[in-house]
Amino acid sequence: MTSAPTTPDDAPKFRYTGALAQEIELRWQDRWEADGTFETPNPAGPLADPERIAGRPKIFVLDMFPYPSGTGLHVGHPLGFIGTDIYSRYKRMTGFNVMYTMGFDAFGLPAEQHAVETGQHPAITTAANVTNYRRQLRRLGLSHDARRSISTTDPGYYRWTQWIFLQIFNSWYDTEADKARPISELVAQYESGDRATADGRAWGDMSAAERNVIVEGHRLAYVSDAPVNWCPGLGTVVANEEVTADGRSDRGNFPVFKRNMRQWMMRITSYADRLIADLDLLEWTDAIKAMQRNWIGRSEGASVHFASPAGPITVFTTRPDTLFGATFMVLAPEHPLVDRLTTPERRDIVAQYRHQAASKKDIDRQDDTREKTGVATGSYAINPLTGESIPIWIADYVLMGYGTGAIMAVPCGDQRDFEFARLYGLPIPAIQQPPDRSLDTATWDSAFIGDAPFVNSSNDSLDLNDIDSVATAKRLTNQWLAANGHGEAAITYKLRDWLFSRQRYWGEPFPIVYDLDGNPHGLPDSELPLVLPETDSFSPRTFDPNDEFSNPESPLDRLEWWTHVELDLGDGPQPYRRDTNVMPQWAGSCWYELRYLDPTNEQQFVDPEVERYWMGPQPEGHDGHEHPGGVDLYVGGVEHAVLHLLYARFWHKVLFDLGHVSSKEPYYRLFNQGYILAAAFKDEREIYVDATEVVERDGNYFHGDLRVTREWGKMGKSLKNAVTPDDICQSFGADTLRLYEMAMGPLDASRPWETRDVVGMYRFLQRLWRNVVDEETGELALLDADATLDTQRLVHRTINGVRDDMDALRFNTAIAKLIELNNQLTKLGGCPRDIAEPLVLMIAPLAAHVAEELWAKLGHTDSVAYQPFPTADPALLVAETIEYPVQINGKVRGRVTVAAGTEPSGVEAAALADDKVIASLAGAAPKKVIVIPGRMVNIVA
RNA sequence: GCCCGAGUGGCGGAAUGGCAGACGCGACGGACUCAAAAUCCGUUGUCCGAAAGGGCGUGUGGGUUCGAGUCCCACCUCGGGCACCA
Repeated sequence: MTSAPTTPDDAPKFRYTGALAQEIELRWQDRWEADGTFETPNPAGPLADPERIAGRPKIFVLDMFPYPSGTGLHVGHPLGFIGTDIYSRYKRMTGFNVMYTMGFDAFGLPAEQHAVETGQHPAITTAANVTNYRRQLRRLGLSHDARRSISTTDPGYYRWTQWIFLQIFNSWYDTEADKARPISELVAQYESGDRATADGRAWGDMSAAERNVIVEGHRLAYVSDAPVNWCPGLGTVVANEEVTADGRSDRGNFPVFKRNMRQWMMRITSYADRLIADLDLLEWTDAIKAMQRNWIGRSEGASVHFASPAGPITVFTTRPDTLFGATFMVLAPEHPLVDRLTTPERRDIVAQYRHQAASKKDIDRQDDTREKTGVATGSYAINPLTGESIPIWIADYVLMGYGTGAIMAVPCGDQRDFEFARLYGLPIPAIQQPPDRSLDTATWDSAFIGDAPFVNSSNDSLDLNDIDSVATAKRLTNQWLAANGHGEAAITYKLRDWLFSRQRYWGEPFPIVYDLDGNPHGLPDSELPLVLPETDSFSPRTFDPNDEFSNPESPLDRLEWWTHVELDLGDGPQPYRRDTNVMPQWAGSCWYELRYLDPTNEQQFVDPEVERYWMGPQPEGHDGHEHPGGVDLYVGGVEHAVLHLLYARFWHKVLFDLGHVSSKEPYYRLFNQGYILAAAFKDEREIYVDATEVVERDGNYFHGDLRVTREWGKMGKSLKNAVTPDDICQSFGADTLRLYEMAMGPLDASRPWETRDVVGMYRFLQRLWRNVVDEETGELALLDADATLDTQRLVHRTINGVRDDMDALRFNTAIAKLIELNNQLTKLGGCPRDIAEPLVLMIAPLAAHVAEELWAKLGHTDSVAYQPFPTADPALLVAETIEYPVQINGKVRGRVTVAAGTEPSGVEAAALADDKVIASLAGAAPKKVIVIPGRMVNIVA
């Protein structure tokens, strides 16, 4: 199915076939490598070449780097890579110094799993996979600077991942300065008394242990008890996605328990507001920005304290203005105060409900239409505004993980509370007078949410009645709450701190040791990199799958020789124990773009001068917007819209606050490429069959004699529909593959792969080749004349259009314009000699190899890579005559051709004089004639 | 449910509010060939018509406009994200 059209034995010797394309491509790839064609100069350091930088603007083009899997690339993977390559090549030809390379995100679970299964060390399989990926990417002709390629698993790389971790560990967030600062400055503030301690005691009066608690409590990377999914059967903590609906592990089907565990956390929540606010600086799509805002989930409201028999219960509400209507309170079943609030006679029913809620939680989560359930605790709280006793219930629609795990229920103003009150016969007093509704809520069929005058909303010191603005009522209520000690304005986020440790082997070891008292200490720089120790047992220790209270033991725990060390951290040699967790796979991808800039620097993670040059704020950004610095174009899949892009922004902001980088944001302009989908076929047993063996007959699909059904999905092994770039390169050449992937549609749209269609781009290159080269001799064969004015005009219109398309990443329409030009040349019987160079230069970013070959045939010895991209002559962009379509009442009825520059009155006269127009008007007098200069004429009859 | 996107020929897709369907695939016809493949030339939205020509056409219904695939309102369908978020 992937084979090229067969080439007959008697075909011209120099026809552009798959075989010739391959020969050309491999030759030029070797040449580029030998000449270092795509090596990008830095302003300083070992890769410096000031001469090649002078006078050239810079641009940093970045792909989301891949995880090098064992199965290699399929044609869906390089869609974005081809796009960035074309853009990079175009930018080089328009005078830019282009940063463009590729690294590998090579730590992670699949390599570890593979190692567990095969016994082969993940370092070995990873190295083999990286080698294979590099080979496949090179075969596509990507113009990477290979010297800058890194793998997150190189000790020379993760040394700096560990260093950045220590920067974060040694920092705290100063909420007044609104930035991270070194923890030593916090200690200095406490020591000098500039900063008061929580209990007002002098720093010097505290014990070392007490001071430690305060310092550890401020670090941006800290150890804490965090709720995790503990899977004793696997011996690891698993992510939410890896837990099935019935609370078992995806892998192995073992029970998973929610419990607290000591874990490394990152205080990303300190940056929540800046992560939202700085989205405004970025050229990202609104969709991605919305996803990030959504994920951070900021809500403004108030904390309100309700007195209860178990002490104050704090709730978070976005509608403090409705507090007069709070007639009951609901706690999450897991809320820690539930035991103390439950009265003896309610004990059994509450226990039963809590048990129920705990066991079926995850399945029912999916079901938002389900009826509300809940039980009363038997206790009452006091509504601080009304002084009334209100019952305290528990219900599973209140979540422990959001806000405070408790809500005040305002049934007239919240739909869930409304339904709950209806169900359990709780009172629903109206506190607003909605338009078109009576105050008798028995007549309501839903809660009322919106602006409307408040009623029944006053006490001795607060009167909201007749206020018709929610915002005003909120403000007044918040003031009252604060003044009376019942609460304060508050902001809540959905974003949680980032759980940063994994009980696994194939990751970056933490550069942390613990002293005998269990206090963590960062390793000094001289101890970095802390190399991942060699071992041949990669699996974490597993436990009885049902032993909920077992404790994780990572593979590193077993390496006694490694975990116990003696170090001098300033007070003489002392025994320490190493941290045995590793970092999550996200860590390495949080800063890789910075290492590309200065990949071999052993003194710093990046030379500040080099960093400023590539990442610093720019005078002008995309489309004339402000450019706050960062990568100029970042291309990758939308699947990283939240986690990677949020974590990387967070790390970058810490580095910015500490003065290590010059840009506030790592990725200025983000472009999400679409996916390549592919047909997958299932037989009657619902089992996928090899897509390459399926044939279509009369709109039905058959695998052998069996009828199969078609569906569309991401390309991959599991759907048995993967097509490899190696096959396509072999059959048609990489240039055809590049063109096909780009011509399929806009880069940001997903589209189905059709091997059948690839031949279209192959034919295009074949015709292009034939227009310039004699297929029999392989010699240059241009028309023996210069282009006519008409052809010149077409060429210059094409130049103009292709430039616009390239700038806007519209490679599909750029290709269409080039095909159109080439088709015109085919009609002429070949390429006029003065058109050949612009033609080859325009095709060069797209079909890089064939362009190099043709460029050489045109007599040039230099690579086409740095030749100036053609510039359109404005004089040739305007035509001598213009054909105007003439519409009558919006329908085209005729055409007139007039000289360019004819005044509208002249165009109108010509239109009204046209035979067809006269016939169509049939004597009717035009009421109005609209002439759009250069466009068209519309006659209103 | 909420938040983003998108609906155009047989298929992938083009179209600063100004000639809908560029370009490619497929299909059909022709050239070359003993024949086929490859290659080349031509036709190809749909309906009526021998043709000239005409009617209808961008998910549905309304609106703005001289003019709407494009802008506005309502709805339908599909894709993505979040979801009992207080």
